Amino acid sequence: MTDTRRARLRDIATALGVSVNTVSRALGGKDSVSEHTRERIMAEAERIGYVPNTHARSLVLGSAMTIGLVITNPSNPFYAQLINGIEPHGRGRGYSLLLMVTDESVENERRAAESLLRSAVDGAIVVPVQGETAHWTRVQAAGVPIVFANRDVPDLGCDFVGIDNEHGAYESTRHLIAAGARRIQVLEEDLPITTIAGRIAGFHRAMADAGLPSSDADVISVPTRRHDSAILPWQPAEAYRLGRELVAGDDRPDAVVAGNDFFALGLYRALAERGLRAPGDLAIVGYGDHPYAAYMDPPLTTVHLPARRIGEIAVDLLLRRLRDGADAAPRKQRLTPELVVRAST
Amino acid sequence: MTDTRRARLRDIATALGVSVNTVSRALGGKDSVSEHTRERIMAEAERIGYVPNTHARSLVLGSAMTIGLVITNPSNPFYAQLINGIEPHGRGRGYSLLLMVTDESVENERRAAESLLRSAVDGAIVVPVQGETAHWTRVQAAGVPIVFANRDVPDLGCDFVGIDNEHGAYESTRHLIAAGARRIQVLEEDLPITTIAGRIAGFHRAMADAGLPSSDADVISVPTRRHDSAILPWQPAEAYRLGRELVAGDDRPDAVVAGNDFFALGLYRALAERGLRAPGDLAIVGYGDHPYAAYMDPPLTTVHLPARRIGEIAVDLLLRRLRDGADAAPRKQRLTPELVVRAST
DNA sequence: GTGAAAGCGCTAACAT
DNA sequence: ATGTTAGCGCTTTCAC
Repeated sequence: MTDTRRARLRDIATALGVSVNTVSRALGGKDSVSEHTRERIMAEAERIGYVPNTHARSLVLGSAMTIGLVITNPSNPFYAQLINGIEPHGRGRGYSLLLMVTDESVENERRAAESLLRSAVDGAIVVPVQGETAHWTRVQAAGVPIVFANRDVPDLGCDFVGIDNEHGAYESTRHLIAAGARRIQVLEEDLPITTIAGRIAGFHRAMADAGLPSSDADVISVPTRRHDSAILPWQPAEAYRLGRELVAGDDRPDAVVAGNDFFALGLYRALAERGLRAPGDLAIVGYGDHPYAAYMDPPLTTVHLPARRIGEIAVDLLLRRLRDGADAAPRKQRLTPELVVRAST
Repeated sequence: MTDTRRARLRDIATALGVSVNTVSRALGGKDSVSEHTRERIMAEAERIGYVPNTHARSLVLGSAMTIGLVITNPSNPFYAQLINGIEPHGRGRGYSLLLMVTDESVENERRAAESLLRSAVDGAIVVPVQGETAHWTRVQAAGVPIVFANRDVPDLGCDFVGIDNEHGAYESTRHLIAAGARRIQVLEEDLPITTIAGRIAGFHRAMADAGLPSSDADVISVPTRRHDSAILPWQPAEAYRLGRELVAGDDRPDAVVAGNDFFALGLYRALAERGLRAPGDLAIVGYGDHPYAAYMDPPLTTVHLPARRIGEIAVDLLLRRLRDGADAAPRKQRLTPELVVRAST
């Protein structure tokens, strides 16, 4: 295989005896080219399979038509769906996607931020690890707009699109209370992020509104053991372990609000092992509405998250920011998730 | 926020009264710079937050240190895991990742191929849609090496890494036969791809080896209704619909080999609705070993796929190809998947 | 050890 | 309608 050198404008120009500039204008659709020349150029470009070089273009134009996407873990179905929202939407508008995975590590995130700068992306959509954000300030200072997705970093004044998690957990809890639950516990990942904080707040508010007591002790932290293996998909395993204790104890709650559907799955198993079953022995609400949730036994009541839509909105926010400049006020958008009632409650 | 212009080599050079060239050499770690100058340059670079511009670099060096990843659907957990294998492995070697989603559409794939060329990636890892491949020939001809992942395009003489699906289905089927099954059916997506062809071949071979009859009629095609919505995650819905018929019919088979774990989930539901249950009424083997498989009720016997490892190998193959050039013989690697026996058989 | 000059592929400004 | 020139930010000769 002869490593044919990439075709350049110059190849077309010399072949046709015109200047590089004319070729550029013809291909760029500028009007100051005669029909005849344009046709010849188009034909030759087609013949030799010419494709413009983004890097050269980017250098001149100051835009690479690329957006960076920084996410924590593509194996989390929510983020996979987020990609599914972002990629086609961005592509439809002419943007390529540079993907970086942080795996909840600030160190990785710092590197990702620098990589964004190296690659001179037009802008970035970021699911921040949270905890340290100096590198994002630097990215912003370099004139690269950031849209935070799912998790916000309020101090930076960036655009944001995510879920109203407080509402989601509030509705879940209210639903459980309406179904007769009095003692409710919450299972959440052990991550210091705004999404979880929101859900916990929603839970407490719903309890308070119903005149029911609730305390920090009702919120159980599920270790996700990231140290085992960098970027495992979510596992029901830890929730199962915790669920066993929770189910075995003397003071089993009436219901559990799980931070995601995987945790709910672990609970199902813990229940089944003792011959128990949702919702009779323990009502369970999930979070995320994973494709399998409707097919669990019993089908899981859970909160549906418009992940795709969030991805699309993130792109829209970013492109709008690119048009409007950094001085326009940041837009914060929080979509309302919907409780899907099935048979586990 | 003042849209601070990006720092360039020149900014450092003028600030320090040296030439751009010297700065470049200092930062590039070349030795023809005095310790003193180097230190001053480093300090200033740090101070103004200098980050080199990949596009300029790529133009002169001929490499953007970027690899393209073309996949069909990140919501398929197998591909999500593939990303999890590729991204950190590539990043560790200094490569950025440009992601393109084709959603099983040849048209999208053609565009992705062109985009790869525009972006002048060093190479690409591709899960091909299969069916039309002229655009890949063009990419290859432009000197961009391709590694096919999971699905091969044998004619192109590219490197390949995937699964020995024939073996996976063979073992599944053999396992079912050993457990007493005589009439076995296969459920597969309605896609004309090599992975499915491999599994079907493995099934037939296992049946033949056991002296059992099997025909095309035993392979049921599950429509995935991609037209409904572009890039939905996999759904158990269709398999459930088909499963209902399969379970209701007079001649229910003894066992089913499902093409993926989602189909198995749909079957579970179809069974449960009639008060039936695996494995007693119908033995079921899944494919993929999704994180939830072990937590289904009963836990699903399924074939574990080393998706992460495939991603890492794909990167290795690509980098090796980048070193060795296009003339070295293509390497084809097929990993052996492992049957995980649980309670559904 | 350092600088000046050239050029990667492209587009924009300014001729003609 | 077309060509010439300049320059995007960087690295690589080649002088000194």
